[in-house]
This record gives sequence, structure tokens and C-alpha cells, in this order.
Amino acid sequence: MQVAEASTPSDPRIKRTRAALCSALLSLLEEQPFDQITIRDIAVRAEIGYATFFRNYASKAAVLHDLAADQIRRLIELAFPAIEGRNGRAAALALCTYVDEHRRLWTALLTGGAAGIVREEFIRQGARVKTMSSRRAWLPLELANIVGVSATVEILAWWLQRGLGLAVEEIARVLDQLVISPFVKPRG
Amino acid sequence: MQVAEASTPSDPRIKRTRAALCSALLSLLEEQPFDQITIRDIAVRAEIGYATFFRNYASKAAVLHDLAADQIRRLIELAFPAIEGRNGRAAALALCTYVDEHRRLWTALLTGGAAGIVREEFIRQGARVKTMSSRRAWLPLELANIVGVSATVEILAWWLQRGLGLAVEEIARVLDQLVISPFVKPRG
Amino acid sequence: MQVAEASTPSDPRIKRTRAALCSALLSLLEEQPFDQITIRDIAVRAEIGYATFFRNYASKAAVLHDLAADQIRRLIELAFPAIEGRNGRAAALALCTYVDEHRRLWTALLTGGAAGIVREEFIRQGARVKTMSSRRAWLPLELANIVGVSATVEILAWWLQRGLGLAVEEIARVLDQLVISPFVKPRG
Amino acid sequence: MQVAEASTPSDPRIKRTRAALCSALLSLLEEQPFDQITIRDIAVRAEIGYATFFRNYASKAAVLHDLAADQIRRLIELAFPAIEGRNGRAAALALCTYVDEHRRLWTALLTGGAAGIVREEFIRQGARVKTMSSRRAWLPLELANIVGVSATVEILAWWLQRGLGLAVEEIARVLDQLVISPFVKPRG
DNA sequence: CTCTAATCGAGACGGTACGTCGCGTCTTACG
DNA sequence: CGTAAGACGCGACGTACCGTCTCGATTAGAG
Repeated sequence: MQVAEASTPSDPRIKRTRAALCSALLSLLEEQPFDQITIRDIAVRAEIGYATFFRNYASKAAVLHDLAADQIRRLIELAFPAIEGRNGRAAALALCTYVDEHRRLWTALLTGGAAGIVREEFIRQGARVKTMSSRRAWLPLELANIVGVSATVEILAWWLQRGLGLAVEEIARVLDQLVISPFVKPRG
Repeated sequence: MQVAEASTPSDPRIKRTRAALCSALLSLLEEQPFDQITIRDIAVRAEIGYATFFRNYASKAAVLHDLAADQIRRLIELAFPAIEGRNGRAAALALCTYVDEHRRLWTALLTGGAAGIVREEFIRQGARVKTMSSRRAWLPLELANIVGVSATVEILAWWLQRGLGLAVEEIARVLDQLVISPFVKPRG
Repeated sequence: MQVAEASTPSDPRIKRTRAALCSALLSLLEEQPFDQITIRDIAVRAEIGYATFFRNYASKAAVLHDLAADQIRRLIELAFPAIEGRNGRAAALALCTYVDEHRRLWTALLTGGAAGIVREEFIRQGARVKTMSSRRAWLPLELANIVGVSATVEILAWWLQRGLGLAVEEIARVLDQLVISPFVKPRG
Repeated sequence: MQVAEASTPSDPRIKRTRAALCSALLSLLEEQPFDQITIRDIAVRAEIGYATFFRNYASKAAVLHDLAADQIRRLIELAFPAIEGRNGRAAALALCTYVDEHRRLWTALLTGGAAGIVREEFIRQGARVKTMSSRRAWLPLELANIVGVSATVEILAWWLQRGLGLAVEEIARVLDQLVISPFVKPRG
């Protein structure tokens, strides 16, 4: 396992291969849970050789990581402006709307075996969104981030697993009141 | 496969065997993460035949489930009186103290591959602890339970993973203020 | 690789499996050269699981070894009486006749990638046939054995590879005069 | 693949490359058995590109073939005068002395995975050494050649594998009496 | 007390996925 | 523009674990 996961490989073949692998995993995730997807499945779907998989990723979790990092980045970038503007409700709504529009994918990402890895990446990226609350000395920032992100993930997962019983606006309100407002904009 | 997962088997031998399996898993969990423990490992440690394992449990996850259910039951029973008495801080302290006294075990249960299953059981049992809050119409009880339990699990996991940097009282305060008080005793 | 190649495994399943593997290899050897036969081929032909192969043999060469040892034992037992009786010609004829009757098999054993392993086993078993010649002090017994066996193998291989151009009696005469008589019955 | 296996390529660069490859293989053969040497190893040692290998040889066996052909040619040319002069003992001694002076190389060539290919080339070139024996009608010339060469190879291999237990003169005597004299100089 | 029947340890087996290795082809980037 | 460097498709290898199964020894209950 000496995979060089350099973020920007010069060789276009490598870029192409990795993109194909991510795309293949994404495609498979919409059909079956992460645990049931084998590396061979991914390789076949991506139309690359089985061994080539390992030349690019150490495990299927690594592909998921790449994939999740990308999706989460988009999600955060989407919600960021509203958070900056201290409009928690708008941020929650934007976030939920985006998730709703990619229901299959996010269901796969937030439930089943993939959840752990996605949550981890979520926390990593969530750390970048600095909360403005500096008053709660008893609450370590890192822990606040973890709890906030976990709550978000749980809320979304719960929502996604329950089909379409709850409107986007409703879940966005829950998300805002339970997570975003308390953490991001505690003083209003 | 006709696994008799009856909660209370009449045959005392079966009880003994299951107890041995749970005990073996518990013992192994203190040495290595759940994912790396094989069914064979458990059988050897429990000094039962490999095939006999499958007569009692369908998978190692099932053993973990049994184990976790038991531990979680104890945990909740420990904190319950204080919760009933609306003393969130005392409940949090009791809970954290118990966890602290079984650090190795709870570290194994709340981090690593076991976390998912344990969290699930936690949520299931957490549902029994009825919250008194009837005011938040916008927040489904089930979701409140999930978020509350998840936050608890995350806080504990974060605490356990960080060795002994934080005193029991401190993490209990966090737990109380972030989770127990808001959910359990919203009005005091 | 902790294969216990005990010659007499108590478990009948192991016996059966090994027999099936030997038989499968034998069957495949009549169709294609040894090098082109994969372990999977053998497993499929023997109708055993792929992993089970490795529980019984460390490599396909080991199966070939077993197989060859058996065949060579038969061959030597066939020629032994005549050798004992100092009738080199009869020994040679018996040997060549037997080979001729299993042409396909012996062609596979003595030509192609299998030759090396078979020759080795041949030499090992050939050492049991004590030559009566005690006069040639300049020739180590071990070397005499090697040269004798190698010559036999080469003669048979040459014969087999040339289809049916040479009668059994003719090649038996060559074998007798070149190898058996000089080595086995030097004084007549 | 249009491998130019022309024996005498006009382009000097090709000559140089092939020489480098032969030399690299020769160098590697003194360190490890033929089977364990990979084409990549050879290319690296020869300091040529991996793909360039295939422009010059179809396989590593082809390189070995080239190499062996060269060495065997030297060996035969060394022994030829003495054979011509019907001095089998001198021929054997010359041969054994040369082999002894390049022990590592010939050990690699005559034992391990390389033996088969080397033997083959040995036989091919051995056919050039016409034996004078015309009396044995029952023995095809081709077969005589094969048996003679094989015996030679086996004797040398046996000698080389046994370290330095036997003096050059002793093994030369064996070689002469067992192979050269009977075949080359049947009438004296 | 004997003899059959059930039980349980031990572990062989079929199966599936893994991660590695080497080959031979083919693309890319560099001089 | 040609050559090194090396990514790639391919396919065999040997390993690990699962869940099923068969075997043999031990024991229990019936006669």
C-alpha cells in the first residue's frame, strides 16, 4: 500500500481513472448500500482493471472519502453565505433543499455503512466553519463541532430514511432550531 | 438456520453458553476493535465449538447487541432516578462516572466498528425515557430521541478517545447542558 | 503455508479431497501442459473449493509430486522383478510397455514444465534400486543414479515426443543397452 | 509485436541494448535463481526502459537463450580441439576447468529454473559435434546427442551443487568415462 | 449394565473478496 | 520525433473469514 494520493497528479490518465472510480462508486451507491459494494463492482462499473483500483486507492473507503469530501464541500459552500449572514434558517433551507434534490445519493451517504466515513469527513470540513460563539468556555470548540455535525447528520438521515413524510421546510426548521441557530448564531 | 433468539431461553445451558459468548466478546473488545474480532476468536475465547456459536447467535453483531443492550440498560437505570427527579446534572454525573469506571469497555463500545450497533440499541432504549417536553410541536419525539442519544454518544466517544484530559465533572457538565437539560427538563 | 502433508491423514475427507485433486491434475495433464494448468483449473475439475486446494497442497507442484511419486512407484515395481533377476531387457520392455499404455499421461509427466519435478522424484525413488556394481570407485553412487535416471527420462521423453515412429521393443533395447545393463548389471 | 530477433541487427544501438540486457541477466543470475528474476529487474539492471525490453526480446527466456547460446558456444569451442583429437580426457578437463572458473554463472545456468532452456540450447549446439560412432544402428544419432548432453548437464549440475567436495580432475574423469569416451570415441 | 441416540468439540469444506505480483501493451511527457 | 517512464488491463496467486457440513468422541436415556 504505497498509494500516492497526491491531490493533483500530473498524468491525465490518473485523473481520468480516479474520476471514473468516484463516478462508478457514486453510481453504485444509488443502487445498493456501501457495505455490499465490492471493489470489483466498482472496477467493473468504472471499466478499469481490478488491480488498477489499488494503484489509485487503498480501499473503497478511500474512494468514498474522496467522493464525500467533494459532496460535502459543495453542501457547505451552498450554506456558507447564509451562515455568514447569520441567517440560519436560510442556510438550513439551502442545505436541505440540496440534499432533497440528491436524495438517493445522500441517503446512501448518510445511512448504511458509509455513514461513519462521511460523518468523519463532515466533521473535518465542519471545523472550517468557525462558529461565532466564543462565550461557552465549558464547551470545547472541537466538541461543539462534532456534536453539531453529528446532530445535522442524524437529522438528515432520519429525514431521508422516512421517505417523503416531511417537507423540506419542516426539516429545515428543525435543523435550524436544533443545530444551526444554537451553535452558529447564539446571540442573534 | 433456526436461531432461537428468544430473550429468555428456558434451558440453562443455553444461557450459560450465551453468557460465555458475551463475556468472551467483552474480553476481546478490551484488546482490539470490534471489526478485527472474528467469530472464531470469540468461540475460542469462550471455549465453545465454532459451530455452536451459530446455534446461539446469527452473527457477531448479535452478540454485541446483547452485550450492549445489557450495558446500556445498566447505564440508563443508573441515571434514571436523577432524571426522574429532574436533576439533570446528577444524572449526567452518574452516567459519566459509570462510563469512566469501565473506560476500556465503553471505549470499545462507542468507538471503532461497534459504535453503529451500540448507538442503535442506545436509541432503542433511549425511547423508553420519556421526555417531559410536550411543547415543541415542530420536533418529532422520535427525532428528539435520536438527536439526544447521538449527542450523548458523540460526547462520550470524544471524551473517551481523549484519554484523561477532562475530568468526569467537566464532561458531565457538558453533557448536562448540551443534552440532558434541553431535552429532558426544558422548563426546570 | 502450514500445510500438513502427513502421508496418512486420519480424516477421510482429506483423503478424498487429495485424491480428487490428484485425479483432476492427472486428467488435466492429458489435455494441456503443466505450466498452463492453473490451480483454479484443478480445483474446478476436482469440484472442490479454490481455497480448499491450499489446505491440502502448498502449490500445484506439490500435487504433481504426489501424483508422480505414485506413478513412478508403480513403474519401478513393474520393472523391479526383472532387474532383480538381472534381466535388463525384460525390465526395459516392461517399463516401456507400461509407459506406452499410458502415453498421454507420461508424455505430460516427462515433457513440458512437469519434467523437472518428475525427474526429481524419479531420482529420489531410483535411489532405492540398489545397483550391484560396486567396482567403479570413481563414480559416486548418487551421481550414477542421477545420470541413469536422467538418461531414462530423456530416452522416454524423446520417444514419446516422436509419436509412434519407434516400436516399444526398439526403444526398450535402447534403454536396456544405454542405461539398464551398464548400470544395473555391469558384470552379467 | 514485431520483435526483431534477427541474429545480427545492423543498428549498433540495438546491439548495445541487447548486450546490456544479457549482461544484466548474467549479473542477476549470480544473485538469484532465474525464476525469481523479473523482466523489470533486468530492465532496471540494464538501465534501459521497461518497454524497451520487449523491443529486443519477447521474454526473459529469450535473453537467457541468447546468453546460454553464447556461453555454450564458448564451452564447446574450448573442448572441440581435444575431441577432434580423440582425447576425451583432455576435452573433459578443459570443459570442467572452464565451468569451474565461472562457477556462479554455470550454477545459475544449470540449476534452478534456467536449466530447461539451457539444456535445450545445449542439445541444439551439441548436434554440431558429430560423433564418429557409426556402428550402433539401434541408436538414433539425435537420441545419442540428447542423452550425452543430458548426462553432461546432470554431471555438471551435480558437481556444482555440491560445493567444492570434488576436484576438477575427478569430475572430469567421470565426465570422460561416462559420456565423452563412450559417445565420441567408441573405438579409441 | 449395555446399547442406541443425541449432542457437541473440532475443523474440513465451498464460497467470496481481498490485496499482490508480474506480464505485455499503450499512453504520456520530456529531451 | 523518438525514447524513458510508467499507468493500465489482465489474470493467477495465496490469504482470511464466513456459514455449512461432516466426523468422532462423549454422554444420556432406554431397555
